[in-house]
Amino acid sequence: MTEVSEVSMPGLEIAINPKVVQGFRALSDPLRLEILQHLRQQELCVCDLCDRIQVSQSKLSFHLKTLKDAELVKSRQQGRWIYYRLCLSQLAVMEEYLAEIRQFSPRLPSRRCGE
Amino acid sequence: MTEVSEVSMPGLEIAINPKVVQGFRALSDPLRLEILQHLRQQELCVCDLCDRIQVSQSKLSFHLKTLKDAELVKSRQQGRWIYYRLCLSQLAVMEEYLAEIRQFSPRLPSRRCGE
DNA sequence: CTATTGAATCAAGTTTTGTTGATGGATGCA
DNA sequence: TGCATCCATCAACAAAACTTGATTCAATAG
Repeated sequence: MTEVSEVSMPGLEIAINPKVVQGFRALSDPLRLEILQHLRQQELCVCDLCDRIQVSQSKLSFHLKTLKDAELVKSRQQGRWIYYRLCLSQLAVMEEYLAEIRQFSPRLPSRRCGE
Repeated sequence: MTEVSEVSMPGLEIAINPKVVQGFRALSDPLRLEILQHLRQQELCVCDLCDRIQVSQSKLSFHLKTLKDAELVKSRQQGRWIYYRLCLSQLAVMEEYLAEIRQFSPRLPSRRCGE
């Protein structure tokens, strides 16, 4: 699961990390972003989220699984309830990936094609 | 295109911006991330990208369109060539969105369900 | 032990995305 | 003008993601 492919560049090797791809995929749905927004404040169980976001339990479970597989949220069980919370560290990883793309962009003089 | 829905939270209104969703979607593919990585260094035309990433022109155009629609890249024409470059400002917007999710996460005491 | 409740999972169908090869428009060169 | 090149787009197919309702499982309350 730690497989990482590299883009070969002179002096600038960049990893295309599958976990990051999976993370962006998980972030690319309005309902899932809404879930994350609700979890910013506090842990919530599925039935709480069902109430707040107006959506079926089955649908919610599907999207929570997507988020959990991407490690953007974690869960714990307490009695019959499963509480979900943000996983801040993985959110930071995603953020750093974006920062990295911007950061080393040196805006070289345009490449002139075909000469 | 500026439609924005809001998640109602006491004192913490958060926008679910369609452009951000589209951005994350565009970022959720290994080939597209590879394209972005190549563009970090300099503008490139499609034929350059075809050479560097070993992929068909048609496929590349498809993914470039996805990135362009999400405003993660821009393009300009020069003669027969179309040069693509990163759009740093939109990358910054994406990054800030992630920062925002983390930032105001106050880690309140767990909510106790059903009482 | 039985019934109830919270949540995951499954199967079937729908929608969205991605791939491939072919076509066509635009630009510039001879 | 005629031809080659760069690239976008299209149509047809394949694959992945999402939705819905039903079922199952685990935990607890009675």
